[in-house]
Amino acid sequence: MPELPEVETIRNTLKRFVLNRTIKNVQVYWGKIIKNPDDVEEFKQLLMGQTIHDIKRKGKFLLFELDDITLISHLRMEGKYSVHYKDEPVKKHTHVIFEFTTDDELRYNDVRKFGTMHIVKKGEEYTQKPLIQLGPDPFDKEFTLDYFYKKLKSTNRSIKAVLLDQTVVAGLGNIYVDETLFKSSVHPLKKANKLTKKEVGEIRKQAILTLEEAVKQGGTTIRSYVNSQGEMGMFQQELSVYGQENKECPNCGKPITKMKVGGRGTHVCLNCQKL
DNA sequence: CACTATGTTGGTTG
DNA sequence: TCAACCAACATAGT
Repeated sequence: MPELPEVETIRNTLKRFVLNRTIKNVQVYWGKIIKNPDDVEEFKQLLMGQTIHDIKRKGKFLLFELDDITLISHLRMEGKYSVHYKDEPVKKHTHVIFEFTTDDELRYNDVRKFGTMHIVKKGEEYTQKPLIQLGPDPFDKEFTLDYFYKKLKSTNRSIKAVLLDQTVVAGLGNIYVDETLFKSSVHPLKKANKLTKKEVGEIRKQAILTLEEAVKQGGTTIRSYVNSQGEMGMFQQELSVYGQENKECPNCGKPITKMKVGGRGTHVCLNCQKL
């Protein structure tokens, strides 16, 4: 499901409900979501008594900052967080519940069970899995044009594959890569090391602009994404190519083509994005 | 009913 | 080094 704008929206909506809440107990109904520690009982023990002081985000990861540990959560395709009173019925596909000392609790719901949770010691977030290899967030200072250009120069993979590579830049997924490449007038199969510095600058700029606008709109709801208050995003109304197969290109009016690139559905205007 | 696709990513293979 | 394929899993669409 979510890419950077959706995760950021979840972070913002969730913060209103869980900051300063203390975890009294944890229920885990699908243990495979817990990756570290590998023992689910240990996972629960580490969390009990901890207070949520802040929620941060890097790329598509949420970081729940607790007293002396950080819970790092990835939603993969369908993960969702929401806060409920304890007497509200638990929905199907709810796999982890963080009970607070108050009368409410944080629930993690994930239809496809692909999501992951890691606990790491405070201060060691970036020196081990799952964040150790993660590239800069597009909104971070380190995501400079120099950095990005050097990275692209060093590989002859397709630009789409590189933009999806979270070790290069963290947060873009299938929707926003297609949108970014369209707005930059770059074909997704173009080799990264064949791009001019000007083109790389345009891709970087359009990526940041697109993500910023999508955050403003509360993300993109194609199928199932909703924020932590159950609200849909609005950015789907702004999509130029993603999901627009056979519709008119907003630039030139020619039909949008859907193709496969690196196994992913890929949307392009072949008139505006030449190889 | 069979088959495909889905907002992700990690592992294997050639 | 990289593309291709598969795996994890459930559901919706054709």
